[in-house]
Amino acid sequence: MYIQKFIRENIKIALNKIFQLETNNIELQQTKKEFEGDITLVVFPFVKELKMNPKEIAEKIGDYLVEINSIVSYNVVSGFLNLSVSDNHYLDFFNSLKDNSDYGFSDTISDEAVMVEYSSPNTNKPLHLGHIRNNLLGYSISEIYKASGRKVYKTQIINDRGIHICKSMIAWLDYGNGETPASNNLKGDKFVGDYYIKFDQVYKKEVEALIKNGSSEEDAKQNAPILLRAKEMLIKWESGDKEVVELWKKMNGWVYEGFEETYKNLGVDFDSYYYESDTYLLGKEFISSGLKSGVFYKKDDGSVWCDLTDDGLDEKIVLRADGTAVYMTQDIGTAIQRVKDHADVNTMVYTVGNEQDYHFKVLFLILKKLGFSWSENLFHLSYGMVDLPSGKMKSREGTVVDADDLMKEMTSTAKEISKSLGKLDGLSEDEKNNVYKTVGLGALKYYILKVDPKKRILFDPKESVDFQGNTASFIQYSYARIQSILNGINFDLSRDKYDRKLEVKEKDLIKQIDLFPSVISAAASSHNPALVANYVYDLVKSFNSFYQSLPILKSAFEDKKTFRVELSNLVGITIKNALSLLGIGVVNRM
RNA sequence: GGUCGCGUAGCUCAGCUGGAUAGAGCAUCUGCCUUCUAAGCAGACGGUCAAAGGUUCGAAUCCUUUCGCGAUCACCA
Repeated sequence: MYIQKFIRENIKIALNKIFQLETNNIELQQTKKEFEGDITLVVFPFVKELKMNPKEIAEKIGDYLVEINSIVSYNVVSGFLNLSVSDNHYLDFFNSLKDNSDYGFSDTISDEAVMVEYSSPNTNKPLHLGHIRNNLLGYSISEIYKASGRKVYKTQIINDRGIHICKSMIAWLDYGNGETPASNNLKGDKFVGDYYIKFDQVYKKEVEALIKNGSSEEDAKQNAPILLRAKEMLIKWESGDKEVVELWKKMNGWVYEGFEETYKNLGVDFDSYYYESDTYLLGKEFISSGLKSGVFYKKDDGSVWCDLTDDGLDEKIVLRADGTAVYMTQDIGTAIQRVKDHADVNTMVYTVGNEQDYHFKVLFLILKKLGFSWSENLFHLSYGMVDLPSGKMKSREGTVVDADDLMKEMTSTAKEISKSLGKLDGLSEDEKNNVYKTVGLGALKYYILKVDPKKRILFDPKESVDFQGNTASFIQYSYARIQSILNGINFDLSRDKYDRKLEVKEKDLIKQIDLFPSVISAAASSHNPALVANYVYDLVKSFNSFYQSLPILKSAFEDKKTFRVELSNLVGITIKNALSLLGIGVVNRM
């Protein structure tokens, strides 16, 4: 059993037996270095209730714990009870999991599944740095949920309808000359994105020309011929015009192929896809049933609204006067559709930028008003923007950092550094390339995931991403070193050599390992992968410090060698598993 | 203007449901490669936790106000 958990439960029993106190409010922390002990109980919270002085309470609990033999000794400093855990206890814990390569991952899986939505791109622009943050967060929180024992479905919503799609189609018809991504040797999303840009250029020229000929600016913007044609095309699309729909399918197909390639490179995947073009009709159905049940009301012009003023929010439109769907309509439909498709889903997580905080607040509230039981378990995994030193990313100004380019750049940076260090000599080209990619992408992923999602990130592409300090490559490097310890030493596995004193750094390591499962559940419940990232970094720091202080591995302390090698192995397992929750791989050599 | 989020070392960030003298990395400086990985280790320097009040045994953390930055307040998605 986990050490902290064990202590906590015994303290609970002690409180009950000695003071007849029932409480779950037991605060444990690592004992600070300045004091003697391993784990500290803060007794202040009990003082008020028991009306005794802290010291007395602490001593009684301490005496009890020593008696039952899990604690060797204790000391009390003001309201803090510092407990020294017995070596045997550490060793029991260590032995119970030292060979468990799934350490940290829950071995039971709950019946209640969680659906995580992420990515959700527009189909007219390639993925950029902002999507990378989104993808990494969504993927990572999915893995963390799995590790905490939940079944997970990864999904996305694809924004495949609307005027913006028609813009690239028009531009392709006018200027495409029948070219395809294949004929141009371009990724499909880039290819289509270029036509979206082309549209904008032509549109701007037309607007200028109209203004020269005497139109007002507003008129010109509304009536540029190419825009009128796009609008016309949208109407045709909505009425199911065969030719338009064919073209729409063809161009979207190109884009999806391009996206798929990017996802594959990034290492993220999906179990299902939802398309707005499929779900907005279901949304409309529920608008009309909600209208009957009084959740919504109709204004004179025919538009449908939801009054949320009693909940401190505004009135929100859910259907246009002309009866067409808005964003909210689609999202209502999509949510309902998802639960219909997956009976075991009772939790949904939406990975979407924080500029949509209000939207999701409203969405969740409306779903609650519509009476869906699962509406209680909806979470918006909201994250801050990724800013560049030059300011906001703006596609028009060309300040967008393209996802594919960035990944390539990271890989080649890793390659340069590796080459200059010369550590990969002797590996095949394939093996080397694998290392470059794992390290380069790892650096990118870790850099983004280690910060609290709700904070904005300032990303400087010029300085690129560091490979020193609190970075993935530092962690991966330590993992690789562990592998070389394991390969370099023939150790025997006999178990009878543990009867001795554990040293401080060994205990620190075991204590850190002990925390892993609770870090996972904390990360899952707070939807924050950064907890895992910072945890594994701390673990690695402890390990490096331990490792560095070991001439021992090679030395005459034969009885300690086995244990230390095994401990290194367990640290390696923990690092690998923690990194896998972040979508970051490891290599055996770097 | 209303609402929401953020503000911690020169820079980038940790700090779990309030707990002991607020922690890391980068940068700067000092040591450590004849010992299986120096992408490393050990140390020094660096703080009015934006500001002020409040709650209590105890506040970076909770409450109020102020300031700064950002987002959002569309029959766009």
